[in-house]
Formats: sequence, C-alpha cells, structure tokens
Amino acid sequence: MNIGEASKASGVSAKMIRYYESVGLIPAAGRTTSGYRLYTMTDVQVLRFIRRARDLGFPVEKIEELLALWQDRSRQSADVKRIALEQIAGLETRIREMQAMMDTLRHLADACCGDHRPDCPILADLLEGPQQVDAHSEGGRSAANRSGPATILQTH
Amino acid sequence: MNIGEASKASGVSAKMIRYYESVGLIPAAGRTTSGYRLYTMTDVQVLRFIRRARDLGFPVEKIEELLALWQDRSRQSADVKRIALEQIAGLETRIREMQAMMDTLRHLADACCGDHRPDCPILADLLEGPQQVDAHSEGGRSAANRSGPATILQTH
DNA sequence: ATAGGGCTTCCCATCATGGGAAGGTCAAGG
DNA sequence: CCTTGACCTTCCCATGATGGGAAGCCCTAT
Repeated sequence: MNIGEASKASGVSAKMIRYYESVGLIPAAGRTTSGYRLYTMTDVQVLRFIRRARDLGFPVEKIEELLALWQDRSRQSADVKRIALEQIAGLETRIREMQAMMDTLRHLADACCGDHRPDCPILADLLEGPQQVDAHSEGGRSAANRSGPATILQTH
Repeated sequence: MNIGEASKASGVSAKMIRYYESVGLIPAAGRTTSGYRLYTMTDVQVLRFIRRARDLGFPVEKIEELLALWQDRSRQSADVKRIALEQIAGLETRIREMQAMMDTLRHLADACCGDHRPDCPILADLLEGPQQVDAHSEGGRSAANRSGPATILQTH
C-alpha cells in the first residue's frame, strides 16, 4: 500500500504519516526500490490508533506511551488508565480556564449596550482593569487570572 | 522608562513587548541615543490593555481591532460587543470540543478497572474504534468527532 | 577601572499541521 | 515509444505566542 492509500484508509494525512515517522512515533516504513513508502494493514491499524488518540486530544508524546503499552502484552491496565486520567485532568484545567474567560466576557458583553454610542464597559474594563462592580454575582470577576502573574494560556 | 520597568509595570514580558512592536501591535518605542527603548505611562497603559485582552483569550489580531476601536472616539460600542461575542463563540466551540473529548475519556476510564491485568477498554477503543456499546447513555460515543473527517483541534 | 546587571539583535525551539516547489516514478492511452 | 497526469520523494517555510540563550553594547555603583 502506498502512502496515499494508507492515508485514506487511516484518516491520517500523508504529510502527518511522514511526520510521525520522522519523530519516531512510528517505525520507518518499508520502501519500494524506487523509494516509495509501503504500508501494511497492520501499519494502517497503528495509524488509526494514533488518529483516534489525537481525536481525544492526546499529544504525540502521550500517544508514544500508549502505543508502547499497547504493544506490551504484560502491560497493566492501571498504566493506561493513569495516562487517560492525566489527559482528563489536563482537559479539565484548560476547560476551566476558558470557562473563566468566557464568564468574564459574557459579563462584560451583557453590560455593553452594543449600539451606536462609543461608551463601552468592555473597553473600560480592558483599560482600567477589573473593577469590583458587583459583589453578589459570583464574585463579579473570578475569571481568567485577572489579578496576579497570569499564566496566559494557549487558546488557538 | 526602560523596557524592564515597562514590563514590570504592565505585566508583559520584555520579550513580548519587543514582539508586539515587531508585529505592529504597538508603535515602535522611542529610543535613547544608545538605542534603549523608552516607554511612557501611556505606553504602559496600552500594554496593560493588551495583557488583559490576552488574559481573556483574544488573539493578537483581535487585540489590534480592539486597540483601534479604543483609540477611535467615534467608535460604536456595537463593534466592540461584536468582537467580544465572536470571542465568546470561539471559546464556546473549543470548550464543547474538549468537553466531548473529556466525556469520551471519562467513559473509557470508568470502564477500565485499572489494575495489574493487561485488558483495557481504553486501548481496545483506540484500536477498534468507537463501538456502539451502550445505546441509552447519551448516545454512548458522541465525543470528539469519533466518526467522519475529524477536525482535530489544538489542545496544547 | 571593573563588575554586574540591563539592554540590543539574532537565532532557535515549541506543537501539530498544511502549503508549495523541484524533481523522480508509475500506469494508462495515443 | 512517448506523453500525460497522478502520485511519490525531500526540503523549506508558515502558523501563534512565547521562552531560551548567545554575543555584544551600555550604564551605574563601587
């Protein structure tokens, strides 16, 4: 099977298959005499494994561990579960951070009348920083590390 | 004010201040005869604006728009609100995607006994793909584009 | 004068992914 | 046999925001 067919069969782009090979996530594929990579159904299975793990947000580094465990017949399911739980925890953290941003933004957007006038509490907040506007509504400004050294997180 | 002081006063690292200048988010700072950048309190205010917007997850591109609106006295608050709502929508989407991943993972982790034995439903799922295990529990496998061309998203 | 800390620019790395160029290969049809 | 088009190869570049670090200049206090 050429790389294009393996790509279609696995849902992993040819570009990424080469990349995974280059970083050692998968072993170097066999080659034809003319240099074309060759794949077997087993290789495709591995690629599908990788794609599914990526779909669950696992970074390549973790997928390496997962693949190793998969190929280790004497693995302990506890090891797999630990990796999954770590991934869950990471996702949870990032979700919480984004949720905090969203809450703050909603708060601000709600306060902005959004008409032709220039006055805007959103800009005011960005300019002057978090004001204690409203004490009862869940602390007013819990969101997004609004005070302190701000671990800014990747949102793109 | 040197860049170090501006950095401390604004909470933006010197590295990032130079970067923001290089990409045109802020105008080139004044310089001493020896080439040191110089900042005023106004510059620091802009940097703080940027930092707060980053804390809310706005990409630099959007911050450019926000800064332009801020400096436009004839702005319409509707424009600011639109940008904020777009940001909220983007956050919402990413949160939903991650939530779907998390739900799937939790499902799998719950099914994994996590002991010394090698049998592991997590690995089984990654290998064989989404099985219709359980019809009643919210569709069993709604998560993470588990079928179809999978727009894989950045989670790091 | 010298030491130490701050500043400058420039390059590199991240993480996973795509785009594209330049060139070799293969299969089908004229 | 040769051309065409689809496929493959490698290599370089870009993304986005950030940090690390090197080499070298500047400033201030001892």
